[in-house]
Amino acid sequence: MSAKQSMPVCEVNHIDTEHEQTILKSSLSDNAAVDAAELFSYLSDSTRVRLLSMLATADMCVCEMADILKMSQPAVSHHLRILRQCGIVKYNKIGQRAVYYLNLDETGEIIKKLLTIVCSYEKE
Amino acid sequence: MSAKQSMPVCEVNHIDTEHEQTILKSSLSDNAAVDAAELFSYLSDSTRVRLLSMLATADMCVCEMADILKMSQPAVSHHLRILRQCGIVKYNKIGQRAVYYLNLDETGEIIKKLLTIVCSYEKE
DNA sequence: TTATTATATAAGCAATTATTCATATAAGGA
DNA sequence: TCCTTATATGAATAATTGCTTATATAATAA
Repeated sequence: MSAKQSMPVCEVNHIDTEHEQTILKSSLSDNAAVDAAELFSYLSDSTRVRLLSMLATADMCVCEMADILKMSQPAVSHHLRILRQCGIVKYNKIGQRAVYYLNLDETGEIIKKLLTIVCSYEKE
Repeated sequence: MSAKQSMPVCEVNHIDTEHEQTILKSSLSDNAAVDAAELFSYLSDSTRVRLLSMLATADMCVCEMADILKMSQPAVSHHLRILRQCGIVKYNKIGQRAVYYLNLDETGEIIKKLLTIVCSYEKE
């Protein structure tokens, strides 16, 4: 919140190349923005938020999650796959069931990343 | 991380109504999950992340943002509208230009909400 | 006044994402 | 063995989202 420039820049021919370079350097790179957006997209669906919220309470198998959310089993499986692919959840096969649980190592990492991104808006 | 139950529940006829009620009570409501997902969806697009990152560095008009991101003016305007509707950004009309800036009051609120959601996975 | 610039917005299209339905696999039970 | 249950996954469809093109508005300059 310190050296923030509030001066608009379209003054001369609406492009000040030097100023734009400064902005580019002090803001997130394209790649970093894509990574950040991807991270947020895991949580941008209410079904996935509820699944994570439920798994924060108890480990559960797919049929119970489908039953609680009143959704079809394949729909729940698809969301779980997204959460599995980014490592937020894992499961143990117990008999016929897949008992899902929060991968606390990975959720810790992701929460750290989220905090880093979110807090980068506060500094500067 | 304390009273977390790791016992699966499909034991009897794969539905234990009482246990499901317990899960429902201790996890996010449907409405809260929709709100949380909506919050995350604002940040689930890399263009919006970059716009916010740029606005954290300097206030800017639309044409400069479009120029830096090498995107069309309407595309940038559309993203800014989403960020405007949820209150993360605002703008001042200065002559012909709309000079956008981070609405620090609202970003502060949103960051608080995000932290509350994210941290709710840690407690319990 | 007319022309130009900066912006917003609406309509249409493309791309992505969520959901359903159908099917495949794997574990248990009869 | 065959049947049932729990799950994953693929294909098709539905819904959502992002971008383009075209147009409208408002401010300014000529």
